[in-house]
Amino acid sequence: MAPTRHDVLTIGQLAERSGLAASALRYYESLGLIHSTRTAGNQRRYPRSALRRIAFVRAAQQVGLSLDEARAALARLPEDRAPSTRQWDAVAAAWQHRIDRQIAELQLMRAKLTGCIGCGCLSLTRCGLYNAADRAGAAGPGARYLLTRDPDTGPEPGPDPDAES
Amino acid sequence: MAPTRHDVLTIGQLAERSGLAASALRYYESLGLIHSTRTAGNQRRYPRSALRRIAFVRAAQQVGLSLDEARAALARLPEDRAPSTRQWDAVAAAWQHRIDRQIAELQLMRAKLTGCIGCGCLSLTRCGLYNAADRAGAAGPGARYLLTRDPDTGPEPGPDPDAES
DNA sequence: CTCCGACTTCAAGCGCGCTTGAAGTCAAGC
DNA sequence: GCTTGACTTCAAGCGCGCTTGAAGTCGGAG
Repeated sequence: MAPTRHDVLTIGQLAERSGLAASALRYYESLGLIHSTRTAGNQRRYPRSALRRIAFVRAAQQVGLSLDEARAALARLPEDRAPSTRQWDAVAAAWQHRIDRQIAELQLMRAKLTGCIGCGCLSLTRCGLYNAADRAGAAGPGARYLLTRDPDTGPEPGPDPDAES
Repeated sequence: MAPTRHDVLTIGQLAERSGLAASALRYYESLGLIHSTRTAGNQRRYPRSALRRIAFVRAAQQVGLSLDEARAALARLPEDRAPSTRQWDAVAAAWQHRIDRQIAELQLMRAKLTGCIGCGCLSLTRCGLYNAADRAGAAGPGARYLLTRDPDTGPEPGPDPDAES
């Protein structure tokens, strides 16, 4: 097994083991997410740690980070070794907050859906779903969904702005 | 208030009330998400029900649907009236399943992160996070994360494939 | 030696969800 | 009448995360 050393990987091997296309790996490398050395013939050779970095990036994506954010997070971990418990703690804690927020948002959405089953309306001024999609998002975070009469609605001349066609 | 009837909206009014840019509304209309009539001067006039449809679309996006999927879902609801409880039930039930799956995935991710805090490793063969990002996703849904030795690892010659640099 | 497949670079393209810009029209106020 | 601003269409552009294609090189087998 002379030249096929198992401590470095060709891009093809890395692609197979990571489940990513070779083109994606080159793209990741161009973004600085992973790094390689070159052979005499200019071919990439990846350290096995690239697998860990890729795993990290994919996990980051699942948490909702962009590749650029992943790169930033990755920069705070050691290049070629597994992170220490301390280092990992910091990252994991940040991610957990993200995940918790995402879960909370989904649960809120779920609750609003359930409410809408009850009212069956998507009513302009009363329905949580409506207001969520309307301007609540643009107005920043926080639980202001309930009973948020939107500003435009105030000076409305008609009897009930909710009385649609 | 002669020509400014409040039962139809100009694109500017709809933009302001929906929080979307006028260009986005034209885009939505080009996709068939909303519909308008035209004035004698070829300007769009939207029924108030467009607001509900937009709300629906934005909610659909939050649930993770593409605009095309939103259009498909929207096609199953009445064009100009609020949906009946039955109709809304069907949609809401489908969305709830989606949301529940998303929540479950996030919670799984969260659990794996917590596990990694314990092990601090991102170990190649043992770490759930690693395997999650590795091939578990490509292998379809289901809880196969734990103890999934990946196939490539089997015939490995070295002592421990996890022993990186 | 040839052959072949895996590799190289670089530019361009794609899909999604829009935005931007150019060039023109409409409609209300003065 | 003129000005102004909101509207119109159409094509092109953008940001992200890649993929595809062309044209060329490397490297191991026969």
